[in-house]
Amino acid sequence: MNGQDAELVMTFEDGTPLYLQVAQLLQRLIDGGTYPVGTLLPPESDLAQQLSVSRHTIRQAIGQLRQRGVLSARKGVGTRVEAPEDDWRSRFSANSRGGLFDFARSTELHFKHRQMTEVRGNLAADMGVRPGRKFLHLSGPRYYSGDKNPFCVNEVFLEPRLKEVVENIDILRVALFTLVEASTGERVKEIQQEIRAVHLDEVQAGYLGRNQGDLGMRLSRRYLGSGSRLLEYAVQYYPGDTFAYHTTLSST
Amino acid sequence: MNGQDAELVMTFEDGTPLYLQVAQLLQRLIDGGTYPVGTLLPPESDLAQQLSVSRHTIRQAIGQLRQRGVLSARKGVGTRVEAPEDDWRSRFSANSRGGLFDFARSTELHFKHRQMTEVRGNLAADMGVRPGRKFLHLSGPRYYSGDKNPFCVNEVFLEPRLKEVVENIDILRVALFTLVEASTGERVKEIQQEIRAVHLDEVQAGYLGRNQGDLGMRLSRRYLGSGSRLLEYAVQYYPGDTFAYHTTLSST
DNA sequence: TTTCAGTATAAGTACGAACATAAGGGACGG
DNA sequence: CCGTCCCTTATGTTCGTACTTATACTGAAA
Repeated sequence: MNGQDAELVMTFEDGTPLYLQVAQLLQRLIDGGTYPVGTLLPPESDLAQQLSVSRHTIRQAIGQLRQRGVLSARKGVGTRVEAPEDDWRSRFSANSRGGLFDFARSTELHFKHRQMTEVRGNLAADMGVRPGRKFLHLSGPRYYSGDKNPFCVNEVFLEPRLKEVVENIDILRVALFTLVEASTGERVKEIQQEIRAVHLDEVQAGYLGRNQGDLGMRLSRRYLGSGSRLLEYAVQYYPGDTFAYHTTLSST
Repeated sequence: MNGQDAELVMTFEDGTPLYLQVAQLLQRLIDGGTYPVGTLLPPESDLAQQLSVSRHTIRQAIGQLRQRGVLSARKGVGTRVEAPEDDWRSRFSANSRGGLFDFARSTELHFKHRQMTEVRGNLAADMGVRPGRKFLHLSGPRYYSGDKNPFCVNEVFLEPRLKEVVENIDILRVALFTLVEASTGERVKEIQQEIRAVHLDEVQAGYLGRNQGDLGMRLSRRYLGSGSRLLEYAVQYYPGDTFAYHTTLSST
């Protein structure tokens, strides 16, 4: 007879869908320790009753958290808490082995080109914006501080209104999105990252000391603000023979 | 009044859920050119009526194909075909244990080869074990449930003592490490994942419908038990032209 | 003590219905 | 000719209900 969980109340009834509100509530309860990692959530039907929503809505909410890897479900058993809120701000630098992703202090991005571009075709599709939209396009090699040869080639696309953020910057030693956040006051809510294999083009190969057509890895990131608004889009190219992307999934 | 689309009939009523059958049907119709890339699918309500299923089931089916990147939907407009025909664009997102679990359940791994091998050289180094150690080596293609063509080639290395875990299994529909956990009673504490770009060898290319030397992605995972003991090592090869590895880092 | 069958549980699947909301198009007036 | 408003369309959200199936537990039989 667990009569202790009386704090299950939905708050703020704004325009966000109910199932997202439920998902956020569950996330808060998980982070807050009400549902510790490794334990089972109450059954869907119980949650539905306690929150006065339909089981279908609960399932949608749980589906969200399952997609993010926070929950996992098994028929006949229940829904298990797999991970606390994934704290990407720490993982961002933590999943780098050899400091490949340590943007903050150990690398330098040298902007060699900057221009306004209309994005279209594949690029527009990758960015998730309408073809024809204008962006400020910056590009250049990235060095380990003090190194002579770059280990990575960068491309960055910024909204035109953020022009003055990078106006006077030729060498960047911090994560660009922190500057964007500081300038706009808008917080980056989500980063969507994509990794794929590519052939290096002539320019990239030149920077990286490889030959055109050699194996490479392309790592792109979409920085989204509130309302899935694209604030920044960045692409990095690495030589395929030396680069590997490492992640550790621990179950605590 | 388009009275031409009379070929919308569901076949084989086996144990697979209805919404997956619908998803496969839609995929076939897309590949077959009935719904060309770039065009809009008929409205959900029309599809539901034509197939004599509920709109809810149609939405589940469409949801599957949206997850794979085959379809995209916009409110008030419709559902658009995004992927080129006969390109089953594999999108794989897994940044958690639960993600791997769900991934394995919507796919099938067919074991084609199984043998004892002594690992050495690069492989031993990647696995993090002494060269010369013996492992049970299984390999084969992986399919989306119901698909004809594999989207991935798998290799699995297991400790010899876990032989009976896969003894009678030819088609695997769950995450292998859960079987290992169940058999040994030892919980997987950590999964170390590595992604790199490769050229496909002849066998891999054959399975994936590509040519030898084509661009590919290699995704390896080390499943560690307590005390950093290697329980399982798995490698997956994907075609580089259609495969992308996605991660979402959200801050809410 | 072990094994097996039955039962309870909880997620999965599938139906139906209704309303909300975004997009696009067309009518209408300026 | 152009912008505004409204209506239609199609997906999104939310409720309700019922049944299926995998899993675990329990209790009886061997």
